[in-house]
Amino acid sequence: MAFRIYNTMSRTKEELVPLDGKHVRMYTCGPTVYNYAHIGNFRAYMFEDLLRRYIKFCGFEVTQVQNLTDVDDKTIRSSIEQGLPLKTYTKKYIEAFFDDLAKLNIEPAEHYPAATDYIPEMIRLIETLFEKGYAYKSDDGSVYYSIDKFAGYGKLAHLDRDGMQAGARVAQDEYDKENAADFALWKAYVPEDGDVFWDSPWGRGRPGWHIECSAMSMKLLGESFDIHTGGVDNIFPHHEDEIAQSEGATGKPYSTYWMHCGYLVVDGKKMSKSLGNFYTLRQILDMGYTGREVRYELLSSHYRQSLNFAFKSLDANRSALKRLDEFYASLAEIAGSAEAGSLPEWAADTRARFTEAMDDDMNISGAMAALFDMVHAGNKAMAGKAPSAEEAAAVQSLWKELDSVLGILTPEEETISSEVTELLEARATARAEKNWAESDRIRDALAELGWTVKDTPEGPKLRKLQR
RNA sequence: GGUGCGGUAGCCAAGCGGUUAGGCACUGGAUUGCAAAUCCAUGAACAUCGGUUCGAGUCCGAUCCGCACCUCCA
Repeated sequence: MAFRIYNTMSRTKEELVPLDGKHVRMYTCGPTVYNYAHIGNFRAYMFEDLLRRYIKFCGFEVTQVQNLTDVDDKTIRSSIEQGLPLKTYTKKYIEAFFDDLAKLNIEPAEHYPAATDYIPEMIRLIETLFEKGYAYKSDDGSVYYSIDKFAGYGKLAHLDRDGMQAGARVAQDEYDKENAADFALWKAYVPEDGDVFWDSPWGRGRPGWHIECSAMSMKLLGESFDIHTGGVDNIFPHHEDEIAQSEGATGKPYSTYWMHCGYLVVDGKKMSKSLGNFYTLRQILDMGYTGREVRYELLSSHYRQSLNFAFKSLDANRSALKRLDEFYASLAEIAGSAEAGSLPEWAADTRARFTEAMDDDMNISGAMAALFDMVHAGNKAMAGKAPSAEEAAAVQSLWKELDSVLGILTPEEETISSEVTELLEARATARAEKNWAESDRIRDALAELGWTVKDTPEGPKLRKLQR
């Protein structure tokens, strides 16, 4: 009955109880807009989309914030390489990001703050951290956070500070930090930054990465809010550092729940350009796959599981979606414009099974099984004694309700051209004359145009071919 | 070294103490002019070795294998 989610902080499933009654406030780490996002990124955004949709399905109101990191090493470096002002450079990728979200049928968040629009808030937050003794300035003008001052440091990642081994990626020459693990709140200006800098009480520079999320989340959602999400790789250091900054500054709990999705891997390996297994969404769409098929792929594995991306799966998804579309089309034919009545027996427990699975930390596999079981039972029913129009309409409305969570059940719009209609009529004539050769030729011609025709006892029916 | 996540039928993927998960693919049949769709039928599984239990993919222990993270990657 209650929605239970896995909280990385406690490492257990907990019931979602918002701080503010029926209103859930969530912060979802967004993209760094220096390039087109890859499908691994979208795995995270898909998980967040499913989460917000299901929260709404449960009857909560949602306010979601997703940040756009438009200033960091990569955006600065690439914009300078291309001789473009930072804002001009990032604008292109911000627009591409929104296009991609739309392709995947991801619902827009309520707020998309860009880091460069919140510099004053970040500076104020750093000032507070100075006042409370968490921040210190180094010789080069950068400002760091002293993790030794924050007792709770490591509570999210469950890192034992003594066990933290200096990894290969820790620059050995950062001698001006008090502790090698301290992280930058403000980075002093260096010539490589070009004209990207802001004035601050500590001199010219730019914000560190982590401070952006602390400042923007608390500005838009309040000092304490409900859910904070990201990929597992964000647990440490990013989210750990956000907690240190935010709770250090306010003395209040930051986010109640922390949710992290697993990695998307390709061929069992983390995507990387050097392995040649790196794909942007656009590349995949250019290969002829639809956003809907990709959505299905990203959706249909449990979010905390690592997801092995394979084109073979996309092909399988096409068949599965076709089955769903086929069912829904049959349903629509029976329903006509009837008012929804009561559900037929074969659909009666679907919603409960779906909800029960989703309530359990979004067990999407169980939810999909409930859906497919209904499709099977419904097909069986329709093959025999058909449901009434009112019953079919009731299933339609259930279908739409489930799709408010899944976002994959509504087929793309089909408009039939006059050319197709004429071919269909010509074929009907040929069939009446038992001219099978001509009939088959026309069927092939229709396939060329992207339509498959099925001969049923009620006459020929058209279905849009995928791709 | 530390911290996580995994290894389930041809492929993907739930279940985590006791009656068929589900999807894709495959096989036989019904239906069809042939198809398509659909239905019916059929098969196939829990990495290895021990242990607990009336009963274990499901709990415990050991082993093997894979992946990821350990300072700015979702």
